[in-house]
Amino acid sequence: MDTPLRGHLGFWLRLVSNHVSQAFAAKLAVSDVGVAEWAVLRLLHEHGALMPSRLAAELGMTRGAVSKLVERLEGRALLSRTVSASDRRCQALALTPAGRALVPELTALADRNDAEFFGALSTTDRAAMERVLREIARRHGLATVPVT
Amino acid sequence: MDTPLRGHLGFWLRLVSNHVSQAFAAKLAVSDVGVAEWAVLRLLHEHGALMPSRLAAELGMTRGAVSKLVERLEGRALLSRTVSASDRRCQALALTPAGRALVPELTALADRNDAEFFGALSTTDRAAMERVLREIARRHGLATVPVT
DNA sequence: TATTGTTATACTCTATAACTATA
DNA sequence: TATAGTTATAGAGTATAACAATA
Repeated sequence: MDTPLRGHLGFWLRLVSNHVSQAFAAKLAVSDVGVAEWAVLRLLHEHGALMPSRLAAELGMTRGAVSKLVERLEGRALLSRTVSASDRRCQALALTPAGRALVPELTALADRNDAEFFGALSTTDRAAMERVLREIARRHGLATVPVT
Repeated sequence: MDTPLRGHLGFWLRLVSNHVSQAFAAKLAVSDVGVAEWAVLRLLHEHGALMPSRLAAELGMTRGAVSKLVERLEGRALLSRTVSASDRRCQALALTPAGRALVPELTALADRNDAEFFGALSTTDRAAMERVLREIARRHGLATVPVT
């Protein structure tokens, strides 16, 4: 038994996933946004407001890494921080109007990227793929948003 | 229309692929081997002998990056270099006996990693997944071995 | 004493591009 | 002048761990 490189399903998964991700990263880069930054903006859009520590948990990153991410996004006025009145160690992060305006544009890029790679698949194949991937994610308890 | 983060197939692909790759990298790390190094060893196993520039093309890396990779593998006596007699700029890289002995062990790790994540799938699902991924790779001309 | 967020440092990986040797 | 391989430098991205402020 000598499984070649291309005999592993993991090989094909990584090959395709890397290219899909790189293509998406290239689209985001036009707007000077990184993948991790996209995830932050999108999470704030979906959750309303979050603490940095909560973001770190969602993203599977350290608080230190999130701190820099947030600093940059605040510098671009895409999100704002509000120190909690009840516990002044905590912050509430929320999208600014500029951030709220940007998210749909970035979401459109994600839609376009998905269409570019998966649009030619049959509805059946696309559904089967999503079902299988969700099943693996559930079985292995994969919960954090991938940002690499 | 507002596609959520988890509404993109690319999200699930990256989520699963990242975890599969990280799990494999962790297995390789026990033998102090990186993913890129694994790819080099495996390519030499499959092709017999290759020039560094050919490896760079296969891996989608620069010659400089490959140079360091090869230097490290040579330092561990897993591969050897032979300068070509006809053109002394060129080298032939080949596995040493130690390298040849290591490859099956690493291949077993790859087999085990695949089984860990995809073993529970039905034969049909596994085949469909591989077919779809190969189809996307072919359609987009994806040829280099992913090492990240 | 525990927790939130920040910061200083270091590490890994890779690209860019200048360099040597050979053709 | 062109090519194979090497090396010096720099950059991106993130972790580790010490730190300040607050509870």
